[in-house]
Amino acid sequence: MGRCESCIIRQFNSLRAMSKEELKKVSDTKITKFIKKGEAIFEEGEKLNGVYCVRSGISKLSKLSANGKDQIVKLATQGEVLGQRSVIATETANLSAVAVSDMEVCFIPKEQILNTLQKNPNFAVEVLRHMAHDLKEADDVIVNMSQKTVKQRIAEAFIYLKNNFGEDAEGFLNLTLPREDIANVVGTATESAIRIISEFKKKNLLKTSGKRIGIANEKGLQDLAEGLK
Amino acid sequence: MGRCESCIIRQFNSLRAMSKEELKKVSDTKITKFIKKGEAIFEEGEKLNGVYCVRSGISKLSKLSANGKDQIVKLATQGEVLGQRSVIATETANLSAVAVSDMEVCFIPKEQILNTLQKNPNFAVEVLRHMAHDLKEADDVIVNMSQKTVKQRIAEAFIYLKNNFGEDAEGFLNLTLPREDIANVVGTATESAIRIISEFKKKNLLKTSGKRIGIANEKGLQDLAEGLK
DNA sequence: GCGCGAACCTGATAAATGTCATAGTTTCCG
DNA sequence: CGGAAACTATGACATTTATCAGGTTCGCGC
Repeated sequence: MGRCESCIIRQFNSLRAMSKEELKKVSDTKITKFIKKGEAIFEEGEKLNGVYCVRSGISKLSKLSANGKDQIVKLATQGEVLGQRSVIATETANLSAVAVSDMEVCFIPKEQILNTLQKNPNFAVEVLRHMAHDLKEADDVIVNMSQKTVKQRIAEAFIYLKNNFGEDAEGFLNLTLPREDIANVVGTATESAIRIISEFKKKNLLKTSGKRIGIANEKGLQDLAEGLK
Repeated sequence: MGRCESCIIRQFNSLRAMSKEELKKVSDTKITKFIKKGEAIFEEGEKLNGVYCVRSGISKLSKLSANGKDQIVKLATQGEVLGQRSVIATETANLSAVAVSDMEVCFIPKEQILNTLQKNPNFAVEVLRHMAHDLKEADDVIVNMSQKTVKQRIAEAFIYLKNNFGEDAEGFLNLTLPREDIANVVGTATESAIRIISEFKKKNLLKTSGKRIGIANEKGLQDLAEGLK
């Protein structure tokens, strides 16, 4: 079994969800693509002919707002599937997927997905379960966005980055996003993000070394994110 | 298969295709519950034993934030299903469901739902499709919340209320939410919502009569919501 | 190393929004 | 009817955040 299949399986968390035959088919039709940092996998409004499994690297999923700013809705990493929502709902892509690091993805045609959904209830239920989880996360983001201050959201973002992408031996985040991207994750102006990050450095909540950013005081950040001050 | 299940299935198949008579027939079930305005159907954190179909009335789905404010994530009306996300993901409820008008709902045990999902691929795919759509809407809300001003979001909210719940012969909204609920939909302070609604009245974008609110200039509101000023 | 563009940083200021206080209005119920 | 409770309204002020306008530093190709 290739990595592409394990990607699907990991995502949907069920070895039994797809039959051997189905997996074979996926394996036969897969196409591997390399995407350079900064390049798009697909753009908002595009019609998708399939989904993309992330084999390596990280992608930002974002949407352009009327005022010309990108809002980053999600960061996807190894093992996640991009475009499934649009394929399932048979709608054009609602978000753009752009690589924030060099990536390797594999493509699975939508016919394959839709076909398996129809024929394999276990697979459908696993996908459904996964989407239900995504929906909960989205609801949580809505609450955070509307009820927390920018400072709280930035603190939260760094904790998210640590938990999801990890840190190196020296305690710096594996994924260092430019300030502009951080601003777009929390939905604020780049200057505001920079100002708050500087403030966090002064308060020894964060540390930097060149471009790298690390968490210096996780509990402090956590308390701040939760409004305990 | 009982009437309740077909209610669910039809709901996902084609909301628009359902006539009022169909809806009534479909939600005509033995396990009916009446909920008075202000009462909760379920609360955040509660373990759900099934889902609730809305037979009549309107419910707000909201989540309490750390600072003690409710964020209303969605308003659900006749024909919609509450609690499906939690039941499918087998998690406790992420949101509270509270009636904003007197309601009648029918209850369907989770075993029936999970069972049907396993046995009926079409049902699973339809539920999946519906959830994919909800997820898109949630992403859109995230972008709106973080990129639009309070004024824009309030303008948008009134257009949403008109489109989803309609207006009476005199042009007043069928669903008149208290200012506090409106504030909680757009994620702002009640006073701010009141101030902006007053401003809209002065600009003849909205009209009021007693407690009722109506849209006086839809295009004006729409332009404002989209930032065209 | 040099230069140049991109990223980062900072200050001044304006605009948006929240908070607190207080008063007017409507609704509801006995 | 009358009065309490809930809702609506508005002013004054504090705080947060955006915007504009300049700087500085960093990384990288030459």
